[in-house]
Parts: sequence; structure tokens; C-alpha cells
Amino acid sequence: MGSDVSISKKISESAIRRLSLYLRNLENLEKGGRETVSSEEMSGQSGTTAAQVRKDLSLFGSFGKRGLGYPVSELAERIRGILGLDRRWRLALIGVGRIGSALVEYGGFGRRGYDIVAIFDSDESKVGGTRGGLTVRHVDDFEVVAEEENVQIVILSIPLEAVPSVMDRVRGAGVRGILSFAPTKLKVPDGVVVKDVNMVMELEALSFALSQREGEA
Amino acid sequence: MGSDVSISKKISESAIRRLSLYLRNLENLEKGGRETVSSEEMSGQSGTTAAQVRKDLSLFGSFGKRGLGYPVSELAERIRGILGLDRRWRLALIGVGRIGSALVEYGGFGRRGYDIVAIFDSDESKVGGTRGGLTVRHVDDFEVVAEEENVQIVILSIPLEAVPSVMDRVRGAGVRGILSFAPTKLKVPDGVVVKDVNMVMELEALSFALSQREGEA
DNA sequence: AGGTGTGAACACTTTCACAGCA
DNA sequence: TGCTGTGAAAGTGTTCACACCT
Repeated sequence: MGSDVSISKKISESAIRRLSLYLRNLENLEKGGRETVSSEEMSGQSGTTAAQVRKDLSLFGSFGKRGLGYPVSELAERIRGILGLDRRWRLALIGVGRIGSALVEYGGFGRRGYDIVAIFDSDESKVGGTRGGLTVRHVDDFEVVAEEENVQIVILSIPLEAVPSVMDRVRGAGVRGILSFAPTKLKVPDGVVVKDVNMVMELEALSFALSQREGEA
Repeated sequence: MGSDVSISKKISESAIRRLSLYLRNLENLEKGGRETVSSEEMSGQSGTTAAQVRKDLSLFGSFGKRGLGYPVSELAERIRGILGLDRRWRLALIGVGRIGSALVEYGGFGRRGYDIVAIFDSDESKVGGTRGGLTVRHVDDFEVVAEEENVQIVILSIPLEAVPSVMDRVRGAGVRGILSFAPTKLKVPDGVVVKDVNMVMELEALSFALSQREGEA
């Protein structure tokens, strides 16, 4: 039955991350005018194996042609569909510190379907200022504005001590997705999805690996 | 010779990430003056299970006391040792754009043992300027300076198109660890460890999860 | 009693290897 | 022939359950 749409299997986190990587590589190939690509070549660009690429793609359907490979543009389009990038998302950013400001001013999110529609801070001296063309609002107004602006995803770039109070507001607003830069495991109700970006954790994984290596040979 | 040092078992990436999280939670407990903590409580703060916590810790030794739990300060100290945080690391940052500047100016790395000792860019108009008290050097000087300054880890906050030329220099300098914000899989020689921080990938994993949910119920 | 440390069972992910289609 | 799609095998990571120590 052509139930192409709703996926019943459980898709792993890592498979999704790889899809995201494949997509970026496909988009580069597309720019170069390439028509088809093999799982072998895709694996080289993604640091994985050809079998892994085929398995990942086969979770969502049969996109390739045997003997030929995958059609570049079509596959890219399919992956965009899978990742929910065939639509636009409305984001709010809370915490206009160094990282928060850098993110708003970066402006590259829009190109990938993510529109930052409102930004917030609790610091009165920042409220009313602008970043990347948006006016900083007070975080006390978050629930109202989030509703008005139909915010679906929140980017949290706030320090540890701000987490409890800010999270009360975020939960109150019924936001379903959070991209968190806060250095802690957020507590959220069922149904809310959190992804963490944690530089310190990555650095620590790095120093662990380097320390290990020193011990050897 | 307590064979405490070199670990023979294979330690998973995820176990290390959890250790990093445990450490942060332990340091918070320490501030609150807590003496001991159970795997049960640690699991609550880390979003995992008590068994997982015990397994993770047991990979490196027996730090707890049956019937009592783990001594907070001592365990924190042990984890710091495991993660290679009982020493200082010398970092260089390449790419003083928005993200790069935010990272240097953040200044919080020093507190955790990571000293940024030099910063680089290829943009002549930025070279000679300062960020967080450091003078921006030209990336052409990277190899020389990295040697002089004994750089062990590089933070790469550069755009895609700069990757090939910058990576030539980084490889040439014999750096062993890279924390990359570049939106691609870096190609490095054996023995060089790379950790990626990729916000777009996390956002895409988020929109995938949210899209899935919409299909349901 | 209370809570760790850990082998054994289970669950999930990746790799292999090959049938089958263009 | 060339390369996909996929069951089956191998490998990894997580959970269970309980012996054992304080």
C-alpha cells in the first residue's frame, strides 16, 4: 500500500542527523549540476558507508535506480520533505547575550526555512534595542507574543540561573520545540522536543579523546 | 601503579557526554554543600536511569559506597580526571565572524580549563583588531604561531568556502583536536579528533520530530 | 535496609552479502 | 554490468535483576 507518508518504523536520531548531512551534500552536487549520485559517493562525502546510506534512505522509500544511483535533485527534495523543510517554521529567540545576538544577526536561518519572528531578554537595558532588525521584547511578554506570532520553536540562549523562570513561560506558551544552548538538561512536559547544543560538552569529549591518546603508544 | 589510568575497554561517545553532564550536576550539588548522592538522584538530574549512571561510572572504577551513594566532591574530581580537565588546554580560534567573536568574548572557557591563546581570520580588515583582549592574526601565520604557542585544539568558526584552505594549514600545524562549527564533515588525518557543533542539524532534527508528531493523533 | 557493581538479557544500530532490477 | 534495496549476522549500547557490601 503506498503509505509513503506516515512512517511506522522507529527512526533513530543518528539516521536523521545523517539525512541532514546528505542533504547538504546533495545541495552542493545540485549546484554543480550533477544529475545522479551513487550511495558510494554519498558515503565518501558524509564519512559513513555506502550500505549505511542505502539503509538510511530505504527507511523512507525507494528513491534510487538500480545500476544508476539516486537522482540528485529529486532525492534532495524528498529529504527536505522528510525533515519538514518543505514549509516554514516560526521561531522566537530568548536571551540576547553574545550567542543569542550572534544567532539573530547571522541571518542564515531564513534561507533554510526558519524565520526568527521575535526576540526576548529579561535585561531592561536590552529591551527596546534591536538585533538583526528585530526589537528586543521583555521576556515577561513571551506568552502573549508567542501566541500572537504563532511561535513553534524557541531558541534558548540563556544562562543557567535564568532557566527555571524562563522555562515556566515557555511551558506556559505551549511551544513544542526547543533548541537549547543552556548548560543543563531541561525539564519539559511530554510532547515537547528538546535538542541541545552544548559546546562545553563537545570540548570535554575532545579533551577526553586527546587525553586517552596520550596514554597510548 | 594503580592501573587507574589507561582504560582498556571501549568507551562510547554517549557515555562521555553523560559524564560531562554528571560533572556539571555534581558541581552544582557541591556548591550546595552536599556530601553524597545516589545514582538514583543523579539519574533524575541527567534524564537517564540509575542503572545507566552506575554502568557509566563503573567503566572507570568503583567510586561509590554501597548503601550510601557516591561522595560528591571526590566523584567530581575523578570525572574531571577522566575527561582530561585536571590540566589546561591551549586553543586557537580561526574565524572571527559573529560566532567566533561571540565565543572569544564569552570568556567562560577559561574557567573550565580551556585557554584561547590566539585568534585568526583571513579578512585583512579584521586582522590587527582585537576580540576579548586578543589581537586577530592572519590565518597565513597559523602554522608558525600554533607551533610557538603550543596550540593543541582549534576552534573552527569559518564558512564552508574557507574550509579547504584553512584545513590545509591546520593539518600542516599538527593540531590533534578540532571543534568545528563549519557545516561540513571535515577530512582529517588519522589521529586527529573532530567534534562538530552544528546548529542547523539540530534544528533539522527538531523540525523532523515536530513534523512527525503532526502526522499522529 | 539501602544502594552499589555487574553479568546476562534485551534492544537497537551497523555491516555484510547477495538477489534483483535498470 | 552496476548499483540499489534488504534480510540476516554482527556489533554496540541499555536495561534488568540480584549478589554483595556498609
